[in-house]
Amino acid sequence: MPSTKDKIVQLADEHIRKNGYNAFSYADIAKTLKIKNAAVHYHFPAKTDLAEAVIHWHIENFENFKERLQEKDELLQVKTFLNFYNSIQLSGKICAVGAFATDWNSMPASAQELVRKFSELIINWLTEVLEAGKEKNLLTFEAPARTEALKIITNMFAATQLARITNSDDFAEIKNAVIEELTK
Amino acid sequence: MPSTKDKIVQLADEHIRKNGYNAFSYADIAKTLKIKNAAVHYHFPAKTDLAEAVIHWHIENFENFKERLQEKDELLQVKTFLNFYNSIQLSGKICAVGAFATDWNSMPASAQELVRKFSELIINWLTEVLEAGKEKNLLTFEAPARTEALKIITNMFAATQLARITNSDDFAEIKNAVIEELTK
DNA sequence: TTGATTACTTACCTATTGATAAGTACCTTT
DNA sequence: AAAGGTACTTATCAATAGGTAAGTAATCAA
Repeated sequence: MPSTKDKIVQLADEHIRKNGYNAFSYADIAKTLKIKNAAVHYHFPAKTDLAEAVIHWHIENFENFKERLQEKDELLQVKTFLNFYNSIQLSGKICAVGAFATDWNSMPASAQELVRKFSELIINWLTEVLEAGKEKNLLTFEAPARTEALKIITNMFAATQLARITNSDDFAEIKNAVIEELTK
Repeated sequence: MPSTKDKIVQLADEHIRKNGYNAFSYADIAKTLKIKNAAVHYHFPAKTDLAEAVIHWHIENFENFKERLQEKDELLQVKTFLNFYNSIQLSGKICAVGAFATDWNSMPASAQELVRKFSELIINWLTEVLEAGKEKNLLTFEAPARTEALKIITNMFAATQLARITNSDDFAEIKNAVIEELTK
């Protein structure tokens, strides 16, 4: 079973992606875990330390995600990537990058650097997948691969946010259109 | 010159789109305007009243935007729309919808309803412009007009957020790709 | 000229925020 | 058995949050 420290990171991540970085407090986490406020500070002295741990967790998670998909063909890789965002949307969360982007100016440089690293990780991965997929004639697109990656990523980022608001099947609509365009 | 009330709304909008809804306080606004905290409460009793005023302002603004563009051809309308987001990005802000989406769960239903109305306003407008543009052979795209509108809007929403992080010319890249795709 | 209305200020309040210092109970290691 | 580390709790704090009640100065309408 997970350590208290891990549970704190998990809970913080959920809070950040459901309510935003500035909308959650140590008290929220302490209450849920039935520990005291100071216990959370024991593991993460400052709130930004907790934020950094959350981003670290996302980076590790994405590295695993990459590795797991390594052997699959590029179309499946992209589809899995899109499905990942689909599950984010279904759980009422938004993408971590989007959550931190909104609260960007209340984050210290060290945390910003990590978010930047995480974003580049995603962008670079998708760029490479698209490039390889095009070479094998599995995927079609006309813009440079990085630009195409940016388009798809921004589609997913904002779609999870928009889905919260419009409350319709806009997300699925966007997702399907992305796949259709890449395979036409 | 603008009334204190208008100035408060303007400042709140800037704060919300630069730092997020939960990251600004009445004290911030009072300090900048050199009035007292209670004076802000006089105009907007609760923080959500201020949030609602901000969204109202955006709705009115967009209605004016629509009207001003009414006579222009559809390609120019879309280009102006994209340039609008370009200026948002340049000023270090993000789209209002994105800002409120992140803090969605800390907003009362009345404010959520307004954000929803604002979002639909944008989506419906762009859908109609795309449809008309296609009919006149000014614009090309394959998905249904609303889906294409959603794709472009999510591109713009998230691009302003991503631009904050990657700090590169990703925004311009995305914007140009959108136009190129619509005109090829 | 009085009375109301508008746009504030002064003065306060309670709750919560992120944070710290000091203590405690329980393992380990030596 | 002693010493040290780990994972907490207890107790406390200053700062800030959003918010209110009561007062005031200026304008305006009857």
